[in-house]
Amino acid sequence: MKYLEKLRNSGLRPTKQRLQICEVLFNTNKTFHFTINDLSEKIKKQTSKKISLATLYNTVHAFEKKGYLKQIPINSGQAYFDTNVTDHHHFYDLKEEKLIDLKNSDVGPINILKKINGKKIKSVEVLVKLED
Amino acid sequence: MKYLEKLRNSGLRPTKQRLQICEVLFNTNKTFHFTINDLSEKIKKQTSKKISLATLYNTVHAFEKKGYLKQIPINSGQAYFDTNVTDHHHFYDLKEEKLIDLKNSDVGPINILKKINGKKIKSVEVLVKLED
DNA sequence: TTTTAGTTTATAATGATTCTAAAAAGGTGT
DNA sequence: ACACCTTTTTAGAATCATTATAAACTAAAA
Ligand SMILES: [Mn+2]
Ligand SMILES: [Mn+2]
Ligand SMILES: [Zn+2]
Ligand SMILES: [Zn+2]
Repeated sequence: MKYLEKLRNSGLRPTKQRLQICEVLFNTNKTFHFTINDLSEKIKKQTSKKISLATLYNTVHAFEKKGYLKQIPINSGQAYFDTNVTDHHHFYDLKEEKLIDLKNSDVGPINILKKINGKKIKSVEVLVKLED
Repeated sequence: MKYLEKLRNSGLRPTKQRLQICEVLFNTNKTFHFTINDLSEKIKKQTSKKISLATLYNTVHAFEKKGYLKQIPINSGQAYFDTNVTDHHHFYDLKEEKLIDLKNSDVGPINILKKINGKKIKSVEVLVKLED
């Protein structure tokens, strides 16, 4: 299997549920943004076996910790996740409540000049809110 | 009173509660970041009269709509608000769960080159996550 | 196969936020 | 001051996303 090895190498047991979730999230050349609820709907469509919500949360968080997913900072009722884990920025369409990727070349380099003692930068993310 | 006129001009009735909230939020030359819970605690300390949680939510949202407050996009359990409504960016200290203002000169100009048909840019916000 | 630790699951619990509907208060006109 | 109307406040309930619980299950190790 395609993801069996990946999971094993990450110290995650390749369970049926995790493999199924990998299929939904990673078996495409396009990356995308999703909420837990989106993921739940996708899985319902693609398979007959249910995966519990708890497992979806557990797995998404496990994948996030391993760096296979990242969460996008946004203020919305739900958490938004991204299968594109490279450094990149986002438009957020306020009406549609949809995220749109920005290429780094669409934003240009960002240089943070201020330093905080004893802290290091983990990420630099730009969110561009869009209205009509 | 200091805020009476401001509220009236905004079409908001200057109630005791709103005036009290204005005191806590705006009667200082420093701006700051807060959650609804932070605000609730501050009010408990500064006065004997309680303001209900519902009123805090209502008022903060009313002030946000009028442009006296803004919400910072972040993924945390609570919503973070900012009394600094000028365009600026933030550090987010993941361990302390605290926001720190960045001056625009600490980030430099950001030019969004991509355009989305029929949409206009409402805000451009940079979030720099900090870890130890 | 037995054992062990990791995983899934239904369900309950939590916590932030929003809703409800009744009481209170502000504003206006008399 | 009073009556009238509208906005606001409030306690409490409801909602909704997320997390915790703890028992059943399963993958991997011994
Ligand atoms: Mn998470
Ligand atoms: Mn809001
Ligand atoms: Zn993205
Ligand atoms: Zn700020």
